[in-house]
Amino acid sequence: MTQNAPPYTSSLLRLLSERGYVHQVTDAHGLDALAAKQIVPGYIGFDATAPSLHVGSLVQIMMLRRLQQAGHKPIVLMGGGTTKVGDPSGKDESRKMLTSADIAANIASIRTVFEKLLTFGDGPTDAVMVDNDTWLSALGYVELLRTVGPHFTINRMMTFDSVKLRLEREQPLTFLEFNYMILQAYDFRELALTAGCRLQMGGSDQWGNIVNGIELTRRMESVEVYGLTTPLLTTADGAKMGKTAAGAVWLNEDALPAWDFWQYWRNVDDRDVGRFLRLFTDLPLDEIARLEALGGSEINAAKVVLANEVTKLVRGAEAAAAAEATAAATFAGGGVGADLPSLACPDGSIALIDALIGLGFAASRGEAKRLIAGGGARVEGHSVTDEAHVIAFQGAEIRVSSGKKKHGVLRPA
RNA sequence: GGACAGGUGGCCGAGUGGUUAAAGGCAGCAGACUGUAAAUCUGCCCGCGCAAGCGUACGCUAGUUCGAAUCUAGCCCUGUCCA
Repeated sequence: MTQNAPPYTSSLLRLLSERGYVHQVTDAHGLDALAAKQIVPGYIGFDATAPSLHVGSLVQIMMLRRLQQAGHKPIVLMGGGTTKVGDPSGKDESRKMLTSADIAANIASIRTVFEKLLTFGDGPTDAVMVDNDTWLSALGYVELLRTVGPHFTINRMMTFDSVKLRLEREQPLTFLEFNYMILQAYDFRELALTAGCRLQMGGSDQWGNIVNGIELTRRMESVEVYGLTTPLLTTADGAKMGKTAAGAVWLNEDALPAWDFWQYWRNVDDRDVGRFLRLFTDLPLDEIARLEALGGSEINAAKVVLANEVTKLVRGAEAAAAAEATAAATFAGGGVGADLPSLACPDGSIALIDALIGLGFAASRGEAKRLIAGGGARVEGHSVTDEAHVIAFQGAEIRVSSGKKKHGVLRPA
């Protein structure tokens, strides 16, 4: 639930708060006043560990979009430098060291998504993308200690939740992690100095880092800067956003086809529809209120709107339209849509098992058989329980499905 | 460097010589019910095989044994404490 909105005067804070982006602000009224009288350059940091960001980062990206919509300047900070060190917090994953080339390629790939959602350029409110590697790798350790070190007291660092939590739980906190917050703080100070940046935003887990940056900037440069965090975004059933059977919901087209991306939004929990519409689409609030109020099965219309709008923003209007058309044809009409995964079969017949594997519905023959045995495999919408079933076809496309939601097409080669 | 604890399937977590492809939970997939939702109930959930079965798997390596996730030794890694 969003808290009752304070009476903000700036369009920025009004926009952010009424759309549900605001969790905590360091100095809401100070920021409000600043945003009302000048262009506020604000930044959010992103990881460069993979060639694509996923849905979990979309709130942050959208927040930069809102910043720009409200007439301010978004700065996309890519963590090229911090990625080199390797973020130690995700300790479940074996941290493979990325080469500089990998990181550069990742950043280039991620940038394509930002270009859809933000307007880049040289103008006063145009977005820019920077890489903290630029300044971090130029920094010597001793120099870092001398510049930044005096402004951090261990006493204070110990009071941060991220640190406290680890200590209380007797979980290890490495020295590297302890330094990580210093590097993050340094980013803010650097951007404040070189780009006039006055605001850092991020997920609620970044609160401590953001506050550190604010503190450091004030101490070193005597500049007042602000921080704002979004609520931790989970789906209504409590899971972290962005996971599906196939893995993460990636924002880049080459990491996840538009059809699957669209389906992700089409299938969100009823309870999430309004919240997601506010966060992830540009629809006017009264329109969203109307959609959100739909009851029973009518809420499905709102989900289609959600899927269309988000896909349009992230993947383009064409992809959204194609996905919707495919959905209409596939689910309502019982036919096939152009966007479905397809498999070309050379000689006019194929074993059902192979078709399921070829379409990516089963990872192994055993899995395909289990699917068939469980009644989940369908040909032309009819459940087939014979494991040895062979599909023969002449000329026409044949629809093969796994369950009621995952559909694919067989095409004669 | 020393003492202790521990490393089990995507995750958590039982299992201390055969009955263990490994309890249970979570996640996932499918079926029923629905609205391409949620909740609930049911089935499935290492690979190959129509099947009998075969292969692979309990940190790594080498042993003991008819037989090891379970015992022994060495090594690697993680945690706690001491130096």
